[in-house]
Parts: sequence; C-alpha cells; structure tokens
Amino acid sequence: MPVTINDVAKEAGISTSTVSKVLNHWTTISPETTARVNAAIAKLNYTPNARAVSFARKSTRNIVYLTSLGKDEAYRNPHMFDIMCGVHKELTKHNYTLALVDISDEAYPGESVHNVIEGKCADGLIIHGSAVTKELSKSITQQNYPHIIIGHPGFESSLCWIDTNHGLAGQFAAKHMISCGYKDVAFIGGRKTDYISMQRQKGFIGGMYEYGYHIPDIHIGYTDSSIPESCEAACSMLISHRPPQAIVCENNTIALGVIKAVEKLKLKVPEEVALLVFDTYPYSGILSPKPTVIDINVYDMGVQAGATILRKLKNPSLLVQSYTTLPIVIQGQSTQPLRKQ
Amino acid sequence: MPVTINDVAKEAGISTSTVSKVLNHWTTISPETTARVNAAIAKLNYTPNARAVSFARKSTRNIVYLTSLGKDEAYRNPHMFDIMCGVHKELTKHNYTLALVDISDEAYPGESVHNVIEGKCADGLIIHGSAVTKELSKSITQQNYPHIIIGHPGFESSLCWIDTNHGLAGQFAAKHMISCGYKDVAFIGGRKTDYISMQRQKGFIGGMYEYGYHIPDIHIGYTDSSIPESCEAACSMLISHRPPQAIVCENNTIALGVIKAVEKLKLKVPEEVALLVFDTYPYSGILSPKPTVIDINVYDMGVQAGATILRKLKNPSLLVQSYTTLPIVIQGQSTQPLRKQ
DNA sequence: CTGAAAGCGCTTACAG
DNA sequence: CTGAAAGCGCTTACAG
Repeated sequence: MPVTINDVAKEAGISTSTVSKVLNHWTTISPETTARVNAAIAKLNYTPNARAVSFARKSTRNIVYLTSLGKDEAYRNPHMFDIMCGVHKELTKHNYTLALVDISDEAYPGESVHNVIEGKCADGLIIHGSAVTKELSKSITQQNYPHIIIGHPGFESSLCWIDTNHGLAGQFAAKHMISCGYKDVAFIGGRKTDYISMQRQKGFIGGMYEYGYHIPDIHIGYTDSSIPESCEAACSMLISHRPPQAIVCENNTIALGVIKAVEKLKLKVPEEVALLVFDTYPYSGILSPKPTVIDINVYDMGVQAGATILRKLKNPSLLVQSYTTLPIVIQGQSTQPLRKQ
Repeated sequence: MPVTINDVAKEAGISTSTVSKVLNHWTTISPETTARVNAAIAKLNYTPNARAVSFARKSTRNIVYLTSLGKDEAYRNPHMFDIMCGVHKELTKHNYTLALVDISDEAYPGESVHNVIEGKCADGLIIHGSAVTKELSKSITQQNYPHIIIGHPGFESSLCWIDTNHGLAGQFAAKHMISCGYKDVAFIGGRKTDYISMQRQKGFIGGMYEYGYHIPDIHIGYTDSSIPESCEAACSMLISHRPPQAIVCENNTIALGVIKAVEKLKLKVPEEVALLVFDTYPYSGILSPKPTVIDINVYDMGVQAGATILRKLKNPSLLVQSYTTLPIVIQGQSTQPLRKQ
C-alpha cells in the first residue's frame, strides 16, 4: 500500500491541505509546521504520486519531443539525438519530463501532433524542423498550443522556432580562411534547392566579399552531396587553370569526396590545398589530416529549445523566432596560416 | 473550455459511466448506445484527457527509458539511440508512451530509478545496461518493479535482461572465415577485462576449433581499442614469420587501426589479408574497401525489449534472462572466398 | 498561519 | 444492458 498525502497528514497531526502547501513551498507556513511535516515525510518515506499531482494541477510538467524515430535514424542523424539530449537536460533541471513521439509512421500527417494536443498529455511540444508542414503549422497556431520548432520551418508563419544562423556560419568560414591568408577559396555545397547549403554559401561569399575577395562562379560547386559527385567537382576545380588554395565543404559527405579528389591528385593538405568542413560528424575524428570544422553546438541548441518552451509556458503570447547558438571554429590540421612567400 | 466525458454524456443523453464503457470497449453495451455515444463524441470532437485516465486507472501506460543522455552521447553511442527507437516503436504500437530519464548526472547512484519508482510516473523501466549497479539491482528487485535491462548486467541476479549473444556472434565470425577458406585467422580485441570482447573472442576461437583449426596465442591480440595500439598489434602479427590470412577486429576503432597497419605494409585487402569487423558504425560505409561486418540489429533488440516489458506488466512474476536477436553477416569487400591455389 | 471542502476527469465495483 | 456513486491523490480558492 503506497503512502499518500493523507498518511503524512495523519502522522504529522496536520491537515492534508497544509501538507500540500509544505510540499509546494508556500511561504505562509510556519517553520514549526514545516518541520513536523518534513519529519513525517521522512519517517514514512513519502513521495507524491506524480500522476495525481499532474491531474490536480492540470499541468503535466511534461514536454513532448516530436521527431523521426525510425530504424537507423540514430546513424543517419546523430545531431538530432544530441539536440534531444540538450532539451532533456534543460527540462530535467526544471523538473519537467520529456516524452518521445515518432512522426515517421503516422496514419495521416499531423496525427501525432493532434493526439498530443488533444490528449493533454503534455504542456508543450518541441518539433524537429524536418517534421513541420503547413497544415501542421495551421493547427498548432489555431490552437495556440505552446511549441517550439527546432530549425526554421522554411516558410513564413507565426510559429515559434529557433535555429542556428547558417549564413553566419558561412561568414565564419570566410573569416577563418581570410585569417589564414587564403584568397582563392572554393565552396562545394549541395543543390540550389538545399536551404542550409545555400545559406552557408551566401554567408561565405558575402564574408569573403567584405574582405574584398570575389569568389568566381567556377569556384562554386553544386552537388548531390554524394562522395562521387563531390570528388568530381573538386577534381575539376583543382586541375583547372586556376585551382583554389582552399575548399570549403558544406557537409561531411562532400568533404569525403573532396578528400578523395585530393588523394587522387596527390596534393598535400593543407600546404597545396586547405580544407574546411561544416559540422562535426562521428567520423570527423578518424579523418586524416583532422579537418578544421565550423561547428554548431547542437546540444546547446537543445538546451535553448528547452529553456524557450518553458518561457512560452509562462508567457503564451511570446513569439520566438530567433537564431541562437554561435558557430565555433574547431581548428584541425586541414588549414593553417599561409606563410608569406 | 475543453470538452469532457460529461459533455459527451449530456449530448448523448446517457450516463457518464456508460460513455466510459463505450470508450473502453466493454462488451456489455448495446450497439444502439454505442452508436449514440460515438455520434456525440464525433460531434463534440472529444478526446479523453490522458492525465485523468491514467490517474483514475492507476496505470500510466508510460515506460521510462533510463540511460546516459549527456552531450555527444549521440555520436559516441548511436547504437543506444537506435535501440531506443526500437523500444519506442513497440511501445507506441501498444499505446504506451516512452519518457526519457538521464542517468548521467545524478546526485547519487540510483537516484533516478528511485524517483521513477516512487513518483509512480511510469508502469515500468527499461535500463540501458551500462547504467546498472548492484545497489540498483537490489532496490529494483526488492520493490519487484517491472523492468528490463538491455545488456547482461555483468553479474548474477534475478534482474530481467535481454542481450545479444556475443559468443554466438564470435562463432558466426569463425563460420564466415571458414566458409571463405581462411584457416590462419587472427583476432584483435580489447583488454581481457572487456566482457563483450572476451565473449566474442571465445565464440570465435571455439568456432574455429569446431572446424579443426586452433588459433595460436600469437594470433590473439589484446589492445586498449585505440587506433595506434590496434595498428601496432596488427603490424607485429603481419610482419611475423607466420602472418595471418585474415584478421577479425572486435570493434570499429580496432578495425581502423588494422586498416592503417595494412596500408602501412602496402598489403591488399582481401587478397593478402582479409578483414572482418563487428558492428556497423556510421562510418562503416565510407571505409574502403567496404568491410564485411558481423552485425546486430539493435533496433530489433529495442523492439524485443519493448515487447518484453509489456509482457512483464501482464505477468509480473515472469523472469526474462534471454539472448535475443541473431547476428547477421553483412558481406563487404574485405573478405572473399579464397581461390584454390 | 491553518483547515474543511470542492474539484480535477475519468474508472469501476455495485445495484438494478 | 445501464446508471448512481464512490474513489483515484492531489491542489486551491475560501473561510476563519
């Protein structure tokens, strides 16, 4: 028979409501009563029934994290799980729990969101950006349900989101290259329809331009982000009449392709061609030479997301659409200050 | 104002308790009543309040997944998240939810488990093996709390666990090597204190022995699982007077070290030395040649764990200590049938 | 500063 | 087959 608040009240010789107030740290309770209640709690080894609390309070202190949780997702998209860990960290700190909901096999789009909202099993919702559609956006906005989306949804809306500023990360890439003394720097990215890639590219080109360097079109590559196509793109740049001194790779697969090209052409990194890559990947550590990386602390983004949803709960009218978490440069061996010749 | 079961009852002109019975698919309800209630539910767009249900039922239909959720865990240990996804899949199928609890920064060991059990916020607990201690084992067993541990806890107990059979995986490695025609096969693993490594090694040696091949001590390597030490171990084997035809690498980091050694000695894979690796890693796909892998479908292990905890809930006296999920061989280019000379 | 009482939205014996 | 009523274990106006 589990011990309830009534047992504690009886033991302490005090009313249930007062025990509840002690539990909730009301300031009106006398120190003496508090002490008696605490003694009774300790004696009976009492823990409040979380279900009853959440029911009585009409608040669950639970947040749902909505994302794709299919097989192999952990290998394809480890960043998403790192974000999740950050969210969890922040929520736990404030005595909230985090429940997972999979969006990858819904019967109809928006089903999961609907269930979460209607079932009242959470106070708020954190949604991984890739899962957001316009319909979903509409239903969330209409219900005015506390939410935060990780990653810009890709269209204008009154949704709340946080994201990392990819353009800024591109600028950081430019700044780093300039600081090393590289002027002829190429950028190999994804297709023109790839939002993140284009943001990074724009930021990079803009950053170089600020320092007075114009990147010619032949030094901008668009690929399908596969190893072969990236290798091909890098090769053709490197054997052209004007090979770049350095290549910025928009993601890790592209970097692998570029490394392959470099090996094929027997070029030395970073002496003959320097490399810069966006994002740390599990295998970044095993590449040789160790690449210099423009990294985003996505765990920290998760923490931000957690903090933000809690702010939303306190202040539902809050609009949050913000870029957060500065990119950082992790210096590796694939770039180095150019020696004056 | 959210619509409650009472609103539905009023709308249908029927008592609350009957509505509840319709909701819970009692068989005693007349088709006519059922229809009326369902019409009212549809009309009012009613969804039961999950909190109230769980409170009244004294069951949460929630399972807690206890593991390490620190920063970068997703990169270090993607398998754990793949297991988590499998667990989630199975639980969702049966209308259970999954909540996450981090064990990585508890104030004292066992704190999280204690909170979960005492707070009654879950019906059961799935614990990632690395988090299990003897104290924890004791308190879980004493409380007779429904649980399932993923990975053999490492000591005898009446805990419930599921695991993959590492010895069997080792045997599979031997079988594959034999089927290719290799006889002189080396095994490079972790330290002798590494439980998994030793299981795999034993299985492998035993498997080879069954086919009549004895692995000499010089062909068994113990390393700290680092790239340099594994490279060193492989080198010394390969330049010895009796180099192995093939090397089984107990994990991926070891494999990277061995590959490094092979490159250093300019040996051809698989012609001059074949390689076999345990477990798929995010970067397995980028290695060249693509390694042959003895893999465990850990997502499926998660599914099993989910199914098992649900069985435990129905039948609390069930003891589950079982090896589950067969290893599979994923053929790559690092092994091939030996041509007769 | 403390307590009696209503209520959160369901489920489930029990009676009919 | 249906319904009135008690109860799940708390919280929170409200009264004192």
